[in-house]
Amino acid sequence: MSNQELVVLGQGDAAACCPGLLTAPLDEGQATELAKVFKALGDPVRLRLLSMIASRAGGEVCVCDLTPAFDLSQPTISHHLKLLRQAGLIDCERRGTWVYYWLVPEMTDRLASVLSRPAGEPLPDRAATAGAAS
Amino acid sequence: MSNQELVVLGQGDAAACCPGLLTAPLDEGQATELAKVFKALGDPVRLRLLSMIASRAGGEVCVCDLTPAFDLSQPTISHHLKLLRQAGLIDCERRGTWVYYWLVPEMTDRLASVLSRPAGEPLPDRAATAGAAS
DNA sequence: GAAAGACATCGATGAACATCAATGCAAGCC
DNA sequence: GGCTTGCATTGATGTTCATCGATGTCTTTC
Repeated sequence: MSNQELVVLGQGDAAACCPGLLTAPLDEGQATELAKVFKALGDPVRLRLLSMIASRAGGEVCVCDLTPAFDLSQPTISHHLKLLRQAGLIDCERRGTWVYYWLVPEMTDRLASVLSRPAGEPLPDRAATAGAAS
Repeated sequence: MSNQELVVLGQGDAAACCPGLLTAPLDEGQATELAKVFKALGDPVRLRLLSMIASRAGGEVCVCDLTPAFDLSQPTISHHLKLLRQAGLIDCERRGTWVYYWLVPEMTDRLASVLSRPAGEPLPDRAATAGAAS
């Protein structure tokens, strides 16, 4: 049930392959893989689902707790959960009657690091002019 | 030319409003605003554009340097740049014949922090079972 | 094993999106 | 003024996506 995720995590060389969006131009392959994950985040329903799953105390959530929180049909929620899972952002397991989802923190960690810039960036003094451009 | 960006940055209370995706459930409004930015990142061409702009030494790039790097028409590149700008990820200015784009680091910083979890998270010991769920 | 509940998958549909050719607009040059 | 170059906008088109109802699969219970 959990074997159709993206390989973006890279299983070992994850940190080595992509030092970040902001330091060096992405090649086409990296961009394609990353875009799939960001696209999964590019929907308000999926963002809320991910947020509900990630912030859950026990670390996992039953689908039966997620579905009623939205004004959407059960198949639609199921569809969004599938996309999040295919993006490698969450994973799930069936236990008896219910299916439980949890966050894959390695993926969100990776995204966060990809969006981070190396601490003391020069930052070409744009702050003075950016806001004032009428 | 730079006054149609999203208001996600919040102009002061940015850090205060959204402690992160992963700590508390997003409300609908927050999710909608955030999703717009992530959606802008959900395309390989836009990711490469952003990466090329962000990693540029001088801090800004002429459109004339971006367009030839892709196998796409000039209007298409212009369209993608517009979406990135509307998401608040980049900004631009015309100087004479050319238009220059630069990164808005506050936005990528914000995304990175939204995806980060508070250092010492419990992390319900999933590592042992996640990979083995056939 | 029949019935019921929880989720996933399928097929259809309307909306959103990526792309392009054509055109518009601004700036520099003759 | 007219011409050229750099970039944005417009309108059209094929594709992808979000959503739903119907249906299938798995599990528990009787």
